[in-house]
Amino acid sequence: MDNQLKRGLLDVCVLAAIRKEDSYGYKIIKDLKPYVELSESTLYTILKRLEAAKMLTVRTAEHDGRLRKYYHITGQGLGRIEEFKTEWKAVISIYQFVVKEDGNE
Amino acid sequence: MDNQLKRGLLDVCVLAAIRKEDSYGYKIIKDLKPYVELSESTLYTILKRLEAAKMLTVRTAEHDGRLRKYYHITGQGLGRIEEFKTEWKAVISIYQFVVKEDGNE
DNA sequence: ACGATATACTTCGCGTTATGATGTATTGCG
DNA sequence: CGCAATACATCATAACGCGAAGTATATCGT
Repeated sequence: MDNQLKRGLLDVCVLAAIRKEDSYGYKIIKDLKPYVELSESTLYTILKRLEAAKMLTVRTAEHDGRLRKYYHITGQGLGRIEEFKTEWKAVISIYQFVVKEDGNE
Repeated sequence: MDNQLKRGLLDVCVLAAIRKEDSYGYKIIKDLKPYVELSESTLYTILKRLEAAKMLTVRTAEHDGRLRKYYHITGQGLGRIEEFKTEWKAVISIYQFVVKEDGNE
């Protein structure tokens, strides 16, 4: 998938991945894999960004003697998803502009 | 509209804007305005990029004593639009992942 | 006649972002 | 014991959108 198309989708994908229940880095990557691939460096960058924006909170917990950082979505995070749904209407209208009248759809 | 969401959309929007007939900078911005706003600096950057990628060709012509650069889409440019349509299927599946099961759609 | 606005294109620098490379550390399997 | 998987972190890089500023001409109102 095109590199650029991902942008604007990734943040909201990560939020969606932790929406139902708290999750952690490695699991998020695996859960998102069917939809979108992202590297570890990309994910941890996104998580930091979302944390700074208060869209999620972090909690460190031990699991099998290993530390895990569990991420929990906040109200603002949920709000971001709602906002995304609104923006999506504009995206659809752009899509329709691009595919219309091209003579071979 | 979110800055990041535009990426991956803008290139293909510009190609779509010159698809039916050759166009020039100012007109492209006006034609795209109902769908997506972009500044002149953004557009001319994109046009240069698309030209370098051979997705369009440029021709300078005089109009009312002023110079205009007319952009013409190439086969590769049209191919990019087709590619975009394919990528769109992945985008839709991402969108559905994001909006599903959020308890308040 | 003159200033404002629209047309038209260009360049520079900045901030945001995705990613590969690299590193650290533990668990579990063959 | 070695190797893959789990788990998180940092750094440098390149791409990209955009505001700001500049240049130049046409048009329109007063």
